Amino acid sequence: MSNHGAIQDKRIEILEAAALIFAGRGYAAARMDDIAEAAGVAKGTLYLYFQSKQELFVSLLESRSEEYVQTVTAWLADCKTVTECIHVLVTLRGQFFVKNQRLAESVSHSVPGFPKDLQIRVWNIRRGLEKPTIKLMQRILPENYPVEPALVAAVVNGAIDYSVGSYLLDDRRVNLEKVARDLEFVLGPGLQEK
Amino acid sequence: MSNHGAIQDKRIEILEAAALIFAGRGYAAARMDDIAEAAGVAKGTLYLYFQSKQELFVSLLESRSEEYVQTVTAWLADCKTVTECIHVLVTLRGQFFVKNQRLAESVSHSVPGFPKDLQIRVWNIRRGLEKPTIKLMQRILPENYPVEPALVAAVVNGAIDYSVGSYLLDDRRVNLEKVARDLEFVLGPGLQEK
Amino acid sequence: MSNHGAIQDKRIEILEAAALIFAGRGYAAARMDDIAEAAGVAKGTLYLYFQSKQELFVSLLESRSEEYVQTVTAWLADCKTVTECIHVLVTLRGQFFVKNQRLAESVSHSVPGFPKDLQIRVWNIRRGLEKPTIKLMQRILPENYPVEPALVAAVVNGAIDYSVGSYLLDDRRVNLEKVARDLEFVLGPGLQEK
Amino acid sequence: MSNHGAIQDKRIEILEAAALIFAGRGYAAARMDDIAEAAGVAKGTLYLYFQSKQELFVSLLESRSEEYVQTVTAWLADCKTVTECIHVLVTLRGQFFVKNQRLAESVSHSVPGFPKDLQIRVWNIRRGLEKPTIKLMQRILPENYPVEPALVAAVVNGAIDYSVGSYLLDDRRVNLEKVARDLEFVLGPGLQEK
DNA sequence: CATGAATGAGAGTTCATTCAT
DNA sequence: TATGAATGAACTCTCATTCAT
Repeated sequence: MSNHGAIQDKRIEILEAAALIFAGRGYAAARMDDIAEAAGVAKGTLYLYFQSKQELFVSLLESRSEEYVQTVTAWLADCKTVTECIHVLVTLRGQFFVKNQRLAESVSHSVPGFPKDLQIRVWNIRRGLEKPTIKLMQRILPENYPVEPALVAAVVNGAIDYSVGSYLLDDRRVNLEKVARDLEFVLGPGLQEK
Repeated sequence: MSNHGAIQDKRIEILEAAALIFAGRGYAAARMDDIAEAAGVAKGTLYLYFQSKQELFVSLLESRSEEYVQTVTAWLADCKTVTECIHVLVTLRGQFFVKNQRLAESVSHSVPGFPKDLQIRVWNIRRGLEKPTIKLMQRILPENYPVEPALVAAVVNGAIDYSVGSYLLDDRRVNLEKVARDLEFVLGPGLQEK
Repeated sequence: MSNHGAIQDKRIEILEAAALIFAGRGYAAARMDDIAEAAGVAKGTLYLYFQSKQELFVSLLESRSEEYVQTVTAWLADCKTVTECIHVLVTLRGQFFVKNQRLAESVSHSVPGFPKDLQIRVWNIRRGLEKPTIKLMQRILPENYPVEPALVAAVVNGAIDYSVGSYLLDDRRVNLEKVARDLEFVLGPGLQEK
Repeated sequence: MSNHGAIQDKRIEILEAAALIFAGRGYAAARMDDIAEAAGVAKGTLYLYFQSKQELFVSLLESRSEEYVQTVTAWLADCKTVTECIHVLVTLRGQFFVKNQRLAESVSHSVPGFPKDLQIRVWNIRRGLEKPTIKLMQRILPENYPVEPALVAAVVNGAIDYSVGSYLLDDRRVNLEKVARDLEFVLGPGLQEK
């Protein structure tokens, strides 16, 4: 029997610890020592599972976004009306944003200095986070809707993230139910079939 | 005659150089040596005008956002219809985003690890960037509009930034005219008086 | 088996190297690079054993003074007459002064600019170096001796250090035997029981 | 008429300011900016009067020790008995030590790294500070006194400095009268003619 | 697989000194 | 003489990475 499972377990433990540390202090201020301690392993062990601090960071982003994409894709498959869909999107993407706020921030701060291959992986992550929304727009918008689905998706995602962010900026607790209703009111009319 | 002007000039030269370097490599990867070289001054000179790298960074953010806020406030004062206003907002905020992409990403996020006083300055910058849009919404939305102006502003700003960002992410040239028309089409209906 | 011993060894090696460098150039002119090179370790290694240059310096003072205090305390316990005691004191304190001339000068003075906690440690070192002499004076001076033992100790220690220092100032080799005899002659009469 | 006097005045003002700063923070932590500000002149002006920070420091030591030497020489010329002489010495040298404690400390810390010519000047200062005491001992000790006057002087000076220092170490106010009486009691018997 | 002591390049910052005005 | 903005060498300290055990 292979110990593949055990290896995966430790990998995941490290990622969890890394999430904690990165979210707490941001990428630059996070030290590998701290991550190792939080994960309960020695510093050298980190390098058995990840090539570098940068690679660990990108891997974490990938793991979190994968999780999100899977969940949101599954939920969106079931929803019928535009209203319902916006509700699902706001709720799930909002949760993701709340949970990973600092990670998302760190991306823009730190990635510019990363090597090309990691930059591409980050690019794919960003793209991946947009995809479920784009697919949704392709499904619900009328054939002759004059705006590209990708741009509509950008509009909707931007609206969600900034709405949630406006709460977080003031350290107010986010009421996703209310945000969903508000966004339905603002965005709904522009997205409905005529 | 005082040399106040000359001092301001050099301060601005340094800020320009810093913008170049920070935008090119991100905050963490930017080295004070590089900024000094780009500004054509010695490293030590940077510290005559700014207390630290962090303070230089925040000062840069402040300078750029002030510029934006003044311009956009002036333009919005003159526009009448919702359509026109959205057009102005998209154009100016879009320009700002294109020009300061990397910096804007930094602004729209807190800067973990910075000392308290600088964090507050960043918080004020972020708040400041929202203000013109909020004021606009207070002006153009009907009395009984059921969503807070601040949240509508977040929606609109998010929509703009992400729309522009979706072009930049793919390294495509941004057509702000087109973005403006698209956003008017998507957001317009939800913002019109009933 | 623990590697406690090995760790202590390296700590001591670093202290020896630091003693060499500090004594050679004085605290301010001593560079951490030099100490590292003298100790045969990398610069970063110094910081595994000591928190800062200042802390390394104070630790060195502590280690040297501890050594001295233990030795002198043991020897003084056995001596009987005033003459004998002065002889022991001059010999041991003189040796200490010769060996640690530069350090001793530092010890006998506060270290302006150091953080509070390190200042306190230095203060304790200075106090510690006086203690054996004070205890001795308490033992050998008559009950009704009109001068405080602490001040008599200061007199004796000052006399010893300056006597030895007067040789070192001229780069003459110190003859501790002779210094002891001379000090017995000068100080003896004033310390004898009446 | 030459402006020699005015030049001397500014030189002295700078020395006074330097004394303040050096005494307050120690040599290494004292910055030329601070000295310039305290003296009420521009930084560059310091270099019109002194070649370097090191040279300024040594000049200050010289000026202070000259003052002391002149005063003590004058006073000692008049005193007759050993008791009286010790009293004068303790008072004047004690005052000097109290006033210049920090400067004296700084010497041992900083001078090791100074260039040769300044080291020699410091050496001369140290020697100069001993001279009045040595001359005194040559005068008052009997012809056949078996200890060199220079060493007796070292003993006496060490005793004075450490006695005063033992007060300062504890931040107690020094009572020079009492110290003088105590030292007369301890040192007197060994110095009297037989 | 796991460890953690050791490494050393590289960072931000300081400050004595200079020199054009 | 006097200035003070500018310099840049030199410093301490950090921390991602390695490798002998």
